[in-house]
Amino acid sequence: MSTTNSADGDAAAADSGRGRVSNAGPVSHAIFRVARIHKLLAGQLLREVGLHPGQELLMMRLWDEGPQRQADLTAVLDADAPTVTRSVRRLERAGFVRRSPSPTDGRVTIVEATPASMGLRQAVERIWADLERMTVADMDDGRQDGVLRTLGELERNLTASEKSRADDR
Amino acid sequence: MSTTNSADGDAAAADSGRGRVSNAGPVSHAIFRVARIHKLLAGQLLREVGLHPGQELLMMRLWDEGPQRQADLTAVLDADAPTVTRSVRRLERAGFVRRSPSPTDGRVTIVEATPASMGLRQAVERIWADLERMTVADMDDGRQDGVLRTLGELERNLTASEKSRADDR
DNA sequence: CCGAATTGCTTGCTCGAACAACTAACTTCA
DNA sequence: TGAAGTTAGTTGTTCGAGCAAGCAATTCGG
Repeated sequence: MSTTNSADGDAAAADSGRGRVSNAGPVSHAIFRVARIHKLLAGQLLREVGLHPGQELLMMRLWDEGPQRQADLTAVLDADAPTVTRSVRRLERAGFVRRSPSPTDGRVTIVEATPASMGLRQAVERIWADLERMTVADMDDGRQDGVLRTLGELERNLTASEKSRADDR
Repeated sequence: MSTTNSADGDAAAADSGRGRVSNAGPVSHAIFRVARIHKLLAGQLLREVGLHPGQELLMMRLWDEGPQRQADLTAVLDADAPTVTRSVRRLERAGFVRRSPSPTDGRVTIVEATPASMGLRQAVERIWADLERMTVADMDDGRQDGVLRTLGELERNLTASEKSRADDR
């Protein structure tokens, strides 16, 4: 909403001193940059507890929901199966996760957080809160809501396109 | 089946049909998801011309600005030096780019788009236009402006946090 | 002028992520 | 029951991206 005024000339509102590659796909480009720096920041914060960006989502899910099938993790994280396989293996190697075969279905592996990982939980939750605070900074609740709506709209647009492409195939 | 299957009818799928991991850091999470699908879509489109997401930015810069130092590419793409090194090497191997040492400064390599790459230019520009269209879908100009402003704000917030962290060090 | 930063680029390592292809373990159904 | 199909998980490969080192050319300061 706001001013619907596009005459601000300086369309590159995000002139945070970063370079711009022409002005091709302004929104796409902005998504690109926001995503990159967001992930970078998450990575910097998570590194302090020995996790890599992405792994924290998996751990949080395990902490919240308890032991579950790897396929559930794949679905809920909306990740590729191979990504989850390897991520879980690394977390296992790091001692944060334990895997066991399902007694009822020979195909599935059950993944669960180890007691050792519990010490991380508080730290990771603090990090996520910090990251969120840095992301929204001084936006008030209404603004945050608007941002969420905007991101949701982008996601819906992209999902629709991706889906129609997939159907083509 | 049945047995201890995780409650299948869970309400997790609530929102956009995608999984949600609790509601930790809603905005962060939304950024995460938008970024992922955006990159996925870009990758699907670019794959048709033999590029990987990220490489197109480099090529577009070369097409727009002509031969330039690798360090300039690094700065303008806001990428890591190693990333650019390897990306340029792959593009060189693919025949889209040529490298030559600077005659005036023994440290620098000049990168330029090859004539062969020119055939890609139209295709890549079409792809970016398509991607942008898919991203914004049916938003009117005012809305797009608002989205850009929002993303710019997020980027500024994140950049500020990242910067202050860097200063700490 | 010469030793000390700085700059430009590269290699080594790790990780998330995507696609492809494959195995093993269920399900379905004719 | 048994062949066909589906589901779960794995490995192989490629790529962007990050950090850490390291090397060589150039610039800076005493």
